[in-house]
Amino acid sequence: MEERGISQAVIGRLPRYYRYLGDLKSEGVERISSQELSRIMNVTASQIRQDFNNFGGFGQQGYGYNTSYLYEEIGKILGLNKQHDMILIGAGNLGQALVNYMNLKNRGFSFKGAFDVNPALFDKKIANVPIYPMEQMSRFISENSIDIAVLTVPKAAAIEITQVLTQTPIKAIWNFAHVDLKVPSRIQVESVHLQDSLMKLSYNIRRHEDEN
Amino acid sequence: MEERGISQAVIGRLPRYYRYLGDLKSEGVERISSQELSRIMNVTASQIRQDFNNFGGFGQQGYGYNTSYLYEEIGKILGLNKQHDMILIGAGNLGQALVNYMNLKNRGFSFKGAFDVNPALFDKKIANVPIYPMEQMSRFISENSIDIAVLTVPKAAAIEITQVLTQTPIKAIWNFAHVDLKVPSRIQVESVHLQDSLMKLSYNIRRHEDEN
DNA sequence: GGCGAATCGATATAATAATAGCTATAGAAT
DNA sequence: ATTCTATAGCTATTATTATATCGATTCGCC
Repeated sequence: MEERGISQAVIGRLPRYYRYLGDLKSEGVERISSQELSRIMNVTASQIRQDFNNFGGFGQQGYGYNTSYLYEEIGKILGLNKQHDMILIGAGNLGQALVNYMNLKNRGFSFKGAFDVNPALFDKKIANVPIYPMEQMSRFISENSIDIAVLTVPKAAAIEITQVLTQTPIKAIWNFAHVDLKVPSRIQVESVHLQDSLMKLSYNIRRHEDEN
Repeated sequence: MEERGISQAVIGRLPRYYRYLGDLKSEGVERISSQELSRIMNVTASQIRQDFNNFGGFGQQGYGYNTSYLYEEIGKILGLNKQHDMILIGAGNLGQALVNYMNLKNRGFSFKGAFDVNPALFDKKIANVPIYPMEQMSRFISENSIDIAVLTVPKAAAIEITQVLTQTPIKAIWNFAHVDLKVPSRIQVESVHLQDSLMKLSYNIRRHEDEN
């Protein structure tokens, strides 16, 4: 499995493939051709074959792809066969929603603790996840081998906390703050900029209206 | 302002420019060159100039860009000078978080109502936004000139509700369900696939670990 | 077992996007 | 007023990404 120089464009499509293959699998579909998949997903068959080929051939000429096998292999590429322990930083509305959402749905990803500055929260739990004072965060990460920090705090706090996180063995930050984080290259960052997303939608609304 | 054939790659960068320009503006920076902005944002100056040029020239040779003016113009391109009335569909954890979040931060986007199938919610409010039975959704959209429907329901419900939405004068769907929606081209869709985002993060963690 | 249809993987081509380079212009300095 | 520097806008080039084509291989059928 050779993985040098695979573009983020390809990576960005893998979860979608994974989702469709999961659906096909649960529908009992055992094999699928790039052409058939292209029809379902509304992309070109060429792109599908080339995307998969980036990671080595998962199919067979004349046959297609085995749905289960392909599903599992993409899962491995995405690191979904490994357990990811997470903490929530910022136990506000959005943070609480994420804990509820993830601990329900995703077996591989699980929240081990939440952290906040508000003392009123310290005795409470979110979906069985305890809330601790922010000061205990660094030690908790080290002692519990936390991989991913989920940042749902305001912009200014996000920048400060990221500074602290870079001193810990955290591997990645899933960032919901409306800011670009600066981190050393050993820490992976994936940002969900909700406002940016909504602005794109707003653009497309205006654009469509102006066309007519 | 000529806007045919502008790629989504460019559109996707506009909110980020907007964010940085807003920051510069509040720092009191009155003018900015593409070179200086490129340094701050960590992109090439060429790309910045070409991105802005897609919408007509906003700068002046020898001077640069006027921060406020550029900020306003990008805001207009993104349709942020217009009011957007929204409804929430699915008043669960994530939905409630979004209502709280948006009604706090974004003046131009405001929730006018929420809809759910759970009767226990019908008397309650989320940040002053009333919750109604799902059956009243279509009529509410028409009567209140709602532009955007924010979908925070499970996958199966999302598909069904989208069918209903296509019969209404809704302009756009901000979709948080883990599914690709099929809509007529007059309806804009922007999806926030949280699971996909987390999978990309997971990929990059594994990738980084395997490199060493 | 052999033949034809199906289909991948690989390569070639085309399309798109990003970057670099050039020219004209504005402002500052003197 | 003149010259110099900075800088946008535009054009050319390069790099990246997506698509089409083709040869090799497998399966299903007779």
